[in-house]
Amino acid sequence: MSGTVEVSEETLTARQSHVLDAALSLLVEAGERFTMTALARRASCSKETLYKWFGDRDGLLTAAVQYQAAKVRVVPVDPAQLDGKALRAGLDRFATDLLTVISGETSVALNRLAISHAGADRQGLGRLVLQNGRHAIGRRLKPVLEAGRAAGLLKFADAEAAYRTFFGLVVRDAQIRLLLGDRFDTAQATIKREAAEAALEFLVLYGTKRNGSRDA
Amino acid sequence: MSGTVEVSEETLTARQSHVLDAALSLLVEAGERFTMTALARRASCSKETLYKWFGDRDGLLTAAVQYQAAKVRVVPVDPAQLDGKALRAGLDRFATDLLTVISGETSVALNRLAISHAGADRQGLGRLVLQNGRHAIGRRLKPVLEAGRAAGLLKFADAEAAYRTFFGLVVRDAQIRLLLGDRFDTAQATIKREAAEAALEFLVLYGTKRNGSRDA
DNA sequence: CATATACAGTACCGTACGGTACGGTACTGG
DNA sequence: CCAGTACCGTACCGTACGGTACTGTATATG
Repeated sequence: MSGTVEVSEETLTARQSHVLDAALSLLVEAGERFTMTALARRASCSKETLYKWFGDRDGLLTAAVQYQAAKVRVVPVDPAQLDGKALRAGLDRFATDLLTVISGETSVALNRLAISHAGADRQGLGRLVLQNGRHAIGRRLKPVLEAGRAAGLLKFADAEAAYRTFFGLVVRDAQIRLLLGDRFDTAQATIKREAAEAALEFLVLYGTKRNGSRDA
Repeated sequence: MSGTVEVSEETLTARQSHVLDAALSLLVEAGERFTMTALARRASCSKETLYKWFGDRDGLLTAAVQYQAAKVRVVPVDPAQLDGKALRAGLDRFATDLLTVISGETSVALNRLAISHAGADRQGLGRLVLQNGRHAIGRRLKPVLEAGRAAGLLKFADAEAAYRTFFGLVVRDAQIRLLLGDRFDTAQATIKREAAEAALEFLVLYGTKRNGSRDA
């Protein structure tokens, strides 16, 4: 292997970041018709440079996914002293973040790309997307869930299973519909409302007596 | 337009059905690398015949999706007199069917295909898949939900919203993980167990006092 | 100034694939 | 026996795209 750029923090020059930004925007616009020539034209660079930096098409796409993942670092919720109100607010925040990311056009484009690749036996991108999407959120949410359990606010056996249910309650059919091209309301206000509903439902299922799960 | 076969019931000859079966199996195996030449070879027919019957590549893929959809007709649940036990059994059945279909390799391949198309502005396949997957199940489930409400077993304002929650509880992250190439346990026993859990959770959220929502 | 590096721009190559054309074969109806 | 139809198999065409090579230019370094 040669010339494959590592996308960990500041190993990218400004020029390379610009190229990856162009790649992401082109991916959003052109989707499946993303082409190396089109990217070179959009980013005003030569194809030869692209191949020198990223090795091949897959290397470039992988770098673009990692680059995007590095951009959506979110502030974590501190699992320190947790009362019912803070737990509910935290779940609310996680649900909102999850829905917001999922309904972003960049996320949709990248998931489509990774899914196409998974259909051709090259599931490296799929793993990457899963790792930086669903699993990344799970890694941040589970400590919160466990803190909630330690504080006697939540009741569950397996944090992973609890997270899967949380994911289902929040995302429902939104992601698959977006991926399939269905257009529906993704305004921030709607997301806020649905996220709050999902958090409440999660508390009904997994909360103990003394949490804020009184319905409105 | 010319030569575009209608895939409604018995308008297909045995030969054409055989071709579509070959198309589905090839789609499952080759995924993105599905090719008209490969299909012609596998189905032992000429490309010219494929184009005469189905118009073009998209027409053939559309016919394949419709053909598959026509194959998975499932027996409906009668919304007639419904007690708590029957409702729970019905939800159980729907959840099991949904998970079983979603985790089938044909469904995965077809969803991947439709998602790829949606990324290229051709969302006809996406609509079709949505219509025959998620929406078809919704159309069959909603009467059951409404019958449950009429019998005082369920409580909800909007059947569509209730269905979305049901969908989320049942599917959770399973579909997106499968689409992205993640391998995990999809044995029928596991599906049965998770479907039962989901049905129970749905009853906790939407059931009234006098249903079978006592947890084990 | 000489040399090297980095890159844009572009021409080019090989190949894969959608779609078409055509020759050959089997079967059907008159 | 002949005409028509339906079809297979395969050769073929045009094009799009991944990847490479080459040329020209700007900047840096000694």
